[in-house]
Order: sequence, then structure tokens, then C-alpha cells
Amino acid sequence: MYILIIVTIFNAIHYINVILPIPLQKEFTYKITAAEADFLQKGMRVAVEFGKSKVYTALVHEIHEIAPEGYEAKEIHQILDETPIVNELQLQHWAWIAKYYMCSLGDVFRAALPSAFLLESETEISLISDFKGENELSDNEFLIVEALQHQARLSIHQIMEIVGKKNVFPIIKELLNKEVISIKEQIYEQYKPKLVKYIQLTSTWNTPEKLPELLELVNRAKKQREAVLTYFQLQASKKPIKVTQLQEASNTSAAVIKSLVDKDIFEYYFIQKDRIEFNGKTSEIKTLSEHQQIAYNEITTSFETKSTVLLKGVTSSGKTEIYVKLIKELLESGKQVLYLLPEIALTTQLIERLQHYFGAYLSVFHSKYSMNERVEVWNNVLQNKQKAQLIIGARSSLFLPFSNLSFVIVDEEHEPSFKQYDPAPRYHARDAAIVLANLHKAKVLLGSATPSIESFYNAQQGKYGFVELNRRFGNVLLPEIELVDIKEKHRKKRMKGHFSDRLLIMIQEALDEKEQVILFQNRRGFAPVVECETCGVSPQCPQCDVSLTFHSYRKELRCHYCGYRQAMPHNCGACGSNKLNTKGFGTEQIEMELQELFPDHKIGRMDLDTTRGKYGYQKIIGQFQAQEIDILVGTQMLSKGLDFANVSLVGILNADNMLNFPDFRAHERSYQLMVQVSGRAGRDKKRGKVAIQTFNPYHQILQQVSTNSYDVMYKEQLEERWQYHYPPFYRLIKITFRHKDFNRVEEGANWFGKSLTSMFKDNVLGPTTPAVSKIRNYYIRHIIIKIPQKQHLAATKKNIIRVKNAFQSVKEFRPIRLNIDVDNY
DNA sequence: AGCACGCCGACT
DNA sequence: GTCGGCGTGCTC
Repeated sequence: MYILIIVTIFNAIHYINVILPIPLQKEFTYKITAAEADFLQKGMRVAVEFGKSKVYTALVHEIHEIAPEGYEAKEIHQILDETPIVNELQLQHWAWIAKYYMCSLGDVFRAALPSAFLLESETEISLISDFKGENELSDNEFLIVEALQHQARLSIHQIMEIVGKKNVFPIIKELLNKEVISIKEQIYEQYKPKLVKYIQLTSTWNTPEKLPELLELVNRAKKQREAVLTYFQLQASKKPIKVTQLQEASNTSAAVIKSLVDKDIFEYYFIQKDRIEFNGKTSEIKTLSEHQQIAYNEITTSFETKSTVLLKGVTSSGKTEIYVKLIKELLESGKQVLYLLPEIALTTQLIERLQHYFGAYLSVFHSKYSMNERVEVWNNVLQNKQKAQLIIGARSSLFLPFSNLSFVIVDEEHEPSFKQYDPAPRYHARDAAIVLANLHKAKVLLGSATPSIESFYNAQQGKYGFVELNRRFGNVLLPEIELVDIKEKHRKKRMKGHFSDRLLIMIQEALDEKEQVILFQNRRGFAPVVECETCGVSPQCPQCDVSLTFHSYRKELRCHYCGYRQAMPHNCGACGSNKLNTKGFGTEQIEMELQELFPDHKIGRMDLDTTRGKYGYQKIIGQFQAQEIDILVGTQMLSKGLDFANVSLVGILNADNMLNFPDFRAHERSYQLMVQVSGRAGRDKKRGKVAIQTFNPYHQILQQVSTNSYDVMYKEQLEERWQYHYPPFYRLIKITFRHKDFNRVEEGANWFGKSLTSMFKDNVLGPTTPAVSKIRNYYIRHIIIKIPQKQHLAATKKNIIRVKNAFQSVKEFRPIRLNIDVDNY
């Protein structure tokens, strides 16, 4: 009896539960040996076979000895890490994201790791040497065997080509059965550390005494002699000498060095080097102005009682300096700091500034960085290296393996690009950052000139601390904002194309002063919104506070949010005019018009088309900064953190098209965008000017922008949110249905909608057809669920999942692709 | 999500 | 008669 127990303990079979990078809710159990059990730790990667032919990288989540019931666990394939690459806090964070945003841990796993950590599998097939009996093979089998006699190994892909069809697994299986071939699954580490080529003298020559002899040897080759002499000069610094360095210093070519290597005078060697490296010139941080100092003090005081603080500082108030000072102190104590930015590609200016302050501590992390660069940052954070103490990055940098995070800054907190929309996890980086910070017991500072309604609401409610900074740095006044009534201008025929006479005068004045101009034209201008040419009014949805979208194929107007529809009216509901038009004009047209109006000035355009490519935007920004461009026309991109000293005028060509965007946040966003764009004017010394062209200068949002009345805007918007049941009072969950068959999505979504309505009554909107109702032949339906504050969120989600499971057990509905987006704003 | 298994039409 | 279309169900 006792012996039996001891034996079972000794022979206990070990298992691991792993997270696979696939959207399955389940975890999978694999068998491991005792030695493996001894070695493995939670957070290490293993390669496992999954299904019949797939190898995945999985993450060890649990190590145990409980045999699974009902199936025999497979063995793992290989251990991929020496030490964990994911820590416990990350796993907790992932679990929160998966639960809150209603996706699988696998989804988070896949999003969190740099793709180089998720290995690729490549099956290689080779011939078993001593096989006999070729006559027993089928034609296809013979083809493969024949090919293998010429080439030792074939990949699955090559076999597909040889056989000329896709499904080759049955053939391979048969060949395996006949013991003709063997299979080897190879896993390739995609990450290759960057090696830098150095050069040194071979041991034969590496003594000063040998120098004369050496010089004699290369006497006839002038260039080689030069290289050798330069080498001795460089050697004086006692640092390793790079090949490129030697080439440059001696003014020779790679060929010269190579011939010296061939002569066994020099030899190459390699040192593994980090790709990302900043020349660590640091400068002293600026002393804070009086107002900055007050704000700084308020923030630190606020952190004593609140874990999250919202800093509302007008554009150009020098928020960055405050961040810098806060970061500085933490870095010195060895703590990690995360600085989140929206779309980092647009903020090189800021990165450069931070590099000056924190060169040696700073790493940048961004999904546009190359795979290898991202792995390096990951490893540096994991090892808590000094150079990765301050991470500046876009939303995905939230997933780095921080171990002692003490401070998170979410800059431009209101930016919509913090929300990930498409592949799951559909998380909001600001919110996920707050949760992450809480796990680390770290502080969060949200910064914005125009906070999002939710954050400001949270601050008002006392959930966040709140600090305000109302003075621009150097006491430059906020720009003077002028609303230009283009309805009036049209009537009086004072428009030239899209420009009012007033705006043209202002542009001319700025140009005369040798100052630069930014003109802003929102992309959203392309949205098919109907607008009255006479009064600028767009038809509104009676049930929601949004503009109706025009759908030309049925000549009707629809509401994106509640599904309301009406036939396209012939006359404007406000003024009776029959000049209803679908409006929208682009940056390109504006650029052309400007070129004609100001033929002697250089016009630049910055939008998605001109900034394609890695350095496209940098080029334009560079030109503008160097004042090679006088007038820059652009889209929203212009609103993000760009600093140009010489811009004195900002023009917004048509404010109405953003105000009329069918979204409950259209007004909030318009306000934010206009204030941010305005902030580009007059950042240095002189007070800037802003001209906003609009059909409706009395629109409350425009009034609020022109008087810089955030509080009024907030109050009004909050009122509307309350009235129409939107955040922050209600949470939203959006469910999307997609299928190729129009009727099937329709039926499925209706079924789902009905089930939800029986539970949540009026708080279910839809199913509605989105403005873009068909993408890649998939028809789309949306359902939005509004969740009142008092309704239990987790329970609501459980109910939604219950409906989803029921939905997916109906076989007609199962093929409908469904995704759930929590807080879809 | 993949991917194999399985059952029905158009082709060598 | 096969190839291959995509519906269905499973993956430790």
C-alpha cells in the first residue's frame, strides 16, 4: 500500500496547460517528462503539435499532475526558452483583457508577443535510406520519391508543387505508413541578433614590435599600408574597431580590408549588438515655469491619494516638461516607466526631445518597428536593463514584460487610435494601461488638452485626480479663433472655390510676413452626408443625436446607430431649399486650388496618400520645418503633436462635415480636433490665428471652440449622453455579424437581436446595417447593447456569451462570423 | 482559427 | 469513374 503510493509519486506523470495563439477559449493539456517538469516554468514557451500537421508556439500556463479525462495528452515537442519570457503580472493582465474585452487568452497571447516569438513550423520530408520496393508506389508517391532522390529534403510546399495539388497530406501519410519517408518538423527561430563586424590583427602581428615588419609587408600597396597605419591609430583608444570605422578613417574600401584579411594580417570578429541604440547625448531638463511647477506639485500631491491623475493642459502648455520631470526621478530610482503615445510614427519630434533627456534609458517600441528590433526591446525590458527603463510606444507596448513598472503616461489620452478595432483583443490602451498600472501598484497620468468625456467625467467624479494647466509656455496667448460664415459668403459670391475671401486675406497676410500656414481638411469629408447648400443643415436621426447617412443605391437616409431610415427628401427640412447635396471634398482638390491662388508659394499636402511609406511623413514634416513649404494642407494627422515655430495661421476649411458625422461622439471629436489643430498656430512668442469656415457659425461646438470653453462643451455633451444613453453613463458593446449570404446574416442577426432584446429590452439597438454594408463579399450587421451603470457588467457579458453559444449551436447560424467589441468607441 | 474528413457536381 | 467544392466537427 505505502509502496504503491510512493511509486505513484515517483512516477507521477507531469502535465502542462498551455495557451495557444488561437481564438479558442480552452486551454490544452500536454504531457511532459519529469525532467521537463523540473525545468519548465510558467511563462516559458514550448512548441507543441496541435491537430494533425500544425506546430504552434504555446505558453506554459500551469504545471500539474492531473491527468486529463477522456483523452491521452500529447507530448510537447520542444522547450523554447531557458527562462520565462512572460511574467505573472502579464498573465494577470492578459486574463483581465480577455475577460473584459470578451476574447480568448490566445488572442491576447498572439497580440502581446512580437511575432518573432511565435515560431513558424516548416515540415521537412526526407527519404529513409534503406527503403525498398518502389513498385508498390502510386504515381504521386513515386513522383515524390523520385524528387527526393535528387534533393535530400523537401518541404510540404515543394511537395505540393511537385504533385500539383494542395492536399498532399494523404500521400505523405501513405508514404509514412510504407516507411518510405520520414518527417522532421523544424522550427525556426526568426529572431537573429544583429552582428557587427569588427576587425583585429591576427595573433601573429598583434605586437608593436612587429609593426616595422608589417609595414614592410604592405609597402607596395599604398591603400593597405594606409589601413594598417590607421588601425594602429584607432587602436590607441583601446576600443573594438568596426570594419566600417576602419574603412572610413583610412579612406579605403572593403576590398582593401578584405585583401589584408586574406593575407592573414587582419581577422574579422563579431560582437552581438543591439539594433536600437541612441547616441546618449543627454541634456539637462529645463526648469519648469511657475505654472508648470504648480501643476507638477499638484500632480505629485494627487498621486498620494489617487492612482490615476488627469492632466488637462492647453496646447503648448509644456505638458511634456512636466512628464520629463516626473519620469526623471523614477528612472533614477531604477523603476520602469511607460510612455504611451497615439500613432508614434507621427511624433518623431517628441521622441527626439525625450532622447535628449533620457538617451541612455530610453527605448522605443512600436508595431512598425522590425521584428528583430521589437524582440530586442522585449528582452531588454524582461531583463530590466537600464536602456529599457523608459519605454515610449504605441498601444502595443502595454504588453512588454514589465516587472517593476512605477509610472504610466498616456499622452493625448483622448486619441481614438488607442482603441484597437480589428483583430481581437479589441482593447483600449488607456483603460488597459490603468489596469496594468494597478497590478503593478503604479501611477497613471493621463494627459490631454481636450480630455475625452469619459476621462473628464471620471476626474469630476473623483475617480481620478485632476490637475489643470491653463497657461501656454512663455505665456503665449491661445490663438485667436475666427468663425467664417461661408453660407453668407456663398450668398454674396465671395467664395473662390472652397476659400472665403476672408481666409484668403488671412493666408496672404501670413505669407507676406513670411510665416507658414496650415490648412486642415478632414478626411471624414468624404462620408456621404447630405448637406443643404443653402443653410448647411444635414438631416438628423429623430431617435439619436447623429446625422443621417446617405445611401445612394436606395436613395434613402439612414441612421447608423438605431437603424432608422427614411427616403431621401427633396427639400431641406430646415429652410425648404431644394439644393440638397452630398458633400465632400478632398485635400487634393484644395491643394490644386491653392496652387492657382498662390502660384508663387510652395504648397505641401499631408494625408494618407502622401505619407505612405516609412519616411513619407517625415519628409513632409522636414520640408515644412525647413520652411521649404509655405502652406501645408492636410488631414487629422496635422493635429497630432507637431510643433512648428513659424506657423501663424491655421485654417479649417469646412467644420461642418465633421460635426455631421454620424456618431454619438462626433461633437466631442470635432471639438477635440479643432482645438488640437488650432493649437498648431502660434506656438512660439506670437499669438496665432485660426479661421474656421462653416455654414453654421452658431453651432454650439464651434462657439465652444472659438471661446475655448471645454467646460461648456463637456457639460452639454454630458447632458446629451445622459439623454441618449451613451457613455459614460452607459457602456456599449457592439456585436458584428458577417457572412457571404445576405439572408443568412439578416436572419442570424435578427435572431441574436431578439434573444438579446428579451433580456435587455430597449437597451439593444439593431440589428443595423453599417454604412459600409458589404466588405469583401461579406454582408455585415451590427447590434449594439447599451449597459446602464447599475447593471452588472460581468453578468451582462455572461448573458451575451450565453446567447452567443446558443446562436452558434444553431447550424444555420454557425458559419456567421461574429465578433464582440466591448467599449467600441 | 486551421485543417482534415466527408459527401455531392463537372471534368480528364 | 476521379477531382475538388465547401459544410462539419475537432483540436490536448
